[in-house]
Amino acid sequence: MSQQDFVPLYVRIQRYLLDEIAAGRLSEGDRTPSEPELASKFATTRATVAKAFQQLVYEGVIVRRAGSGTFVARPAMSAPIDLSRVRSFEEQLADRGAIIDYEVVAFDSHMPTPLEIEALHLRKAETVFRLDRLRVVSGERMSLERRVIPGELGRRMTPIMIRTKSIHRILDEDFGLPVLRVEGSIRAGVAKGAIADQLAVKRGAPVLIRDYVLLSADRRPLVRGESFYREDFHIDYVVQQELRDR
Amino acid sequence: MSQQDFVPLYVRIQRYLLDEIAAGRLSEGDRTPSEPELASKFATTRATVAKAFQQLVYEGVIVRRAGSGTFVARPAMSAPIDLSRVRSFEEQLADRGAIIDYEVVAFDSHMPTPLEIEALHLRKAETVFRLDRLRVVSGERMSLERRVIPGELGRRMTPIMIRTKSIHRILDEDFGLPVLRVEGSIRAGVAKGAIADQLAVKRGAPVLIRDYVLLSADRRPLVRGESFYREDFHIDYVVQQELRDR
DNA sequence: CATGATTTGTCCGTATGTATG
DNA sequence: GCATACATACGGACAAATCAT
Repeated sequence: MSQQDFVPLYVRIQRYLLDEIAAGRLSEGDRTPSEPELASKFATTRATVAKAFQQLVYEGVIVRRAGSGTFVARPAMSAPIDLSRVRSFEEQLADRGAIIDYEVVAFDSHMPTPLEIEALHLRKAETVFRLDRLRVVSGERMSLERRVIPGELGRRMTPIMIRTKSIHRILDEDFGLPVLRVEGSIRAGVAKGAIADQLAVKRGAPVLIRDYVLLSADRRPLVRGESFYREDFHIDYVVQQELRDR
Repeated sequence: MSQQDFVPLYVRIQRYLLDEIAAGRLSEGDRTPSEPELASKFATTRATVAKAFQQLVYEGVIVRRAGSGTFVARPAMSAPIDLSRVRSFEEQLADRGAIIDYEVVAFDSHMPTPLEIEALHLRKAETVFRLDRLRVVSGERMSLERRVIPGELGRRMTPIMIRTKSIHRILDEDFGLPVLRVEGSIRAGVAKGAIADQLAVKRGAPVLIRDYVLLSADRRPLVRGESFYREDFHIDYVVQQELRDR
């Protein structure tokens, strides 16, 4: 409380724009007010408006074209894999103002398959939990995630946790087990049966499938997951060579 | 190519800093010159230096602390495998003993689309080359790659190069332009028309689609690509968090 | 096709506030 | 307290890209 809750003007301008988008008054492809218009509206200068815009460009919210204007970018149907940090894509989307809901499809326990024993380094007799959730971003079904969780951890998950938080956050905040490493694999496949139904796509529609294991600091596998993404979803990534040494 | 060699001052400042880091004169944790110092060095104002810094902050190259200074951030990612290093898929496969051949489907020039101008930062009148190749791994058609190459580079590519080498290797070995950064996006789609034929899969079969831009050391876009992979192909990745201080 | 209005891109110079050591 | 460094903001200027007329 020692600090005043001062909000920089350029942040207030960003919030104004994000609100306009969230409220639907600005949609994909629409032109935003110009720099002079916003400068006048907020009683400031173009430089400040430009700064507000610049960050939103970096976050992929808007695109700008000289001589033309500033436009709302396509909706955030993407999950950046920022290889410099292990963050769940929920966090990354939340940074951009998206609203994420979960719809729990199944949460129960069973005996692990040999594949699951291998992936999670389980003892044979240890039961595991299965958690199937639909991830809904800003009202749209985006993906179906299937998780296999060791009994030890699964027993401690409450209904509230699994309805509201990403697995990353549950592991970190509730269990004190931050995810330090993700090993995964991405491939294409077709939606069939239950998966097609739950994603609300036609059977035979293409889906992006991501298999992964979340690992803790000591390289212990924490959770195995399989996520199915609709065709209109994409995963963004950046790979960069180290500049140092050499 | 003479008229428009203008490089914004803030970009030149960024390149200066990136060079200092690449050359090892600045390492992880080192303090960079301050805003006034750089402003003086480049005969500009603090505002311009601040803008140069701001983008590097967003890209994770530096961190800034008010009252303290600007510091070189920890190396972005330490992922030991796969995507964390900038290698082409060819190299990764070759490591495992696979034999890679290319079958050139098309190599011609055309005027760039607006999308290509945007992605490659082209001038409008500059023609670009299109290179379509099938990647054949151990006798099996694995993927179709479509590349868009600025005329300047495309004109220097010989038939032998494009029949035998990955784009990464051509850029590095033949043009002295190593790829230091890849920005891409992965999604699922269906094979249709020419793509299905060339991949030798049924129309409607799922394919993995990867869009990307290869960038050089100074962040200039070199090549834009779109690759289509058959259903049985998968992309492995590892993301790992650095353990360091905080 | 030319031209002017609009819009963003870049840059200058100045000023004040806040955090750090 | 003090100097240094970054954070935010003001106001003005010209250039380049775009688009409607």
